[in-house]
Amino acid sequence: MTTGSWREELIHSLSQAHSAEQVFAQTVARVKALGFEHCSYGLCFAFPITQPKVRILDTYPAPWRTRYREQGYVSTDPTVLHGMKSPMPVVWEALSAHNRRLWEEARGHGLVHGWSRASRGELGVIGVFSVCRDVESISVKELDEIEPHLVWLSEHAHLGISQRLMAQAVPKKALSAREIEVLRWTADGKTAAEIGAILQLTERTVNFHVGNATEKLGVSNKTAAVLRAAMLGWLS
Amino acid sequence: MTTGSWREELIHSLSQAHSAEQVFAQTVARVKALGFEHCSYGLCFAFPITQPKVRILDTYPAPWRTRYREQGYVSTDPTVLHGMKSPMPVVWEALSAHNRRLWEEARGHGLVHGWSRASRGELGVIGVFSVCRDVESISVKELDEIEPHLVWLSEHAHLGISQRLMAQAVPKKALSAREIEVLRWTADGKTAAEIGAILQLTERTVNFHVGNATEKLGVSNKTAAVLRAAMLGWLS
DNA sequence: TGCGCTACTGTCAACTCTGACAGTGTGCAA
DNA sequence: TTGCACACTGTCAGAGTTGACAGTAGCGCA
Repeated sequence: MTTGSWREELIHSLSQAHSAEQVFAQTVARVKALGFEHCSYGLCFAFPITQPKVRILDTYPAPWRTRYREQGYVSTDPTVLHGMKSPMPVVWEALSAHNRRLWEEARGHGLVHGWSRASRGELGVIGVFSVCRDVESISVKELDEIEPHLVWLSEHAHLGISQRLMAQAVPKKALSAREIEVLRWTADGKTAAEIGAILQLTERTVNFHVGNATEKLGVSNKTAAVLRAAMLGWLS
Repeated sequence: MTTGSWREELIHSLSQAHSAEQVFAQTVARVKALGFEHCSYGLCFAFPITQPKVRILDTYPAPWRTRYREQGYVSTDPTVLHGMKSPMPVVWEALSAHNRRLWEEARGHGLVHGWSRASRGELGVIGVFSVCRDVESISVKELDEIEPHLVWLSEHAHLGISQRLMAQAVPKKALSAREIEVLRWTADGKTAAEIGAILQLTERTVNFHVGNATEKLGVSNKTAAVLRAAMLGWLS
């Protein structure tokens, strides 16, 4: 690739990456070119709902990384909390009022001036992308220049990383067209008998399809099946 | 606002907008500054699942707009289909192989060289943002310069417009902490009896909370309630 | 042609949810 | 202190789901 286009080169190298770590490494290189020392990408995976899983990739100093994990900071980190609510970018300064202790500690590790943004994907996945540096705060003028690039980058990093990490969570078998149709009506709160009337099927047959879908999705009942299928984007 | 920052000015004017149309108008101004004649934003709203609603805002010539609606092009439009699958930007040329008839007709109305990108939000909302122009194709070099800006803009337009259009779809009453807790376990496929054991409640009480949540969410049963709550982001 | 996948239907028992009745107690805010 | 929202429990009938049995039929592919 010698197109001279940073975009095409980056897209190409991201698509070539075999692992999430490789995607992250490519991302880090670009982050440095944009003027930041550190970068992190935290992925919050919604299933199971009652026990969401978290995976973090970052370039932070090891002591901070350990501290962050051991203290369970992920559940009180203002950048994460903001990201759960909104996909809008934030400069860390704007969040400094929340959880001062965490900010002070981070500062002690050279994580001072930062910027974060969350992306949403399928399966209720949320990825929080952050960049930061020690000296020189992020000016409005600088944001004018680089924020669009950071947003672009965060989207690409998110897609590249989340797809690779989520691959295992996608059911092996796809749902049949009929199963999807039945689940769609089920998602709207229709009973098997009602769906039977709509689709000209026996109530029995509707339940049969729901049962098969439930099994394929690896869940224990209709409710979980509909949610899973919807989160996978299989009902739209 | 006389900060001289295009970003702050735009964010400010978007936040001041009272209606989705005003947000769109602000967006169009920025699109023109980035070198495009036309702009469109199509919002696909997932509820009810079996009858998704579509709302389109655009600057296209009226004849094309009418044609598009009457022919139901929204369900075959390659930019929309791409957007349903991926949040990655596309240049229209890359999609020219699909649905040639639509592209030819669009060309006849001056919609020739375009770029699209989809954003996802809560409630299964997908917003497809497109910009286009008549003459001068979009070069790789131009994309290097403006694509990040277009991505940034599409995200902001999406948030501003979708929030305003969706406001009515958000239930009036919030769920109580207990209701959310019960729904979360339900989402993982647990039965009322199991949840009772987990939360130290009677099966009866679990069903009571589910019933109240179902009513607040304006749906007809547990399955629809869980899906709705999850799509609203109320379970995470 | 046979295999596998999908769609479809049947019965039946056990389990689960829904919605109606009715009631207690707590805490907060006007 | 009155009222309201919330959490909680009870019974009961009827509606709905789940999972096991068992079976027919069509389609595409090797």
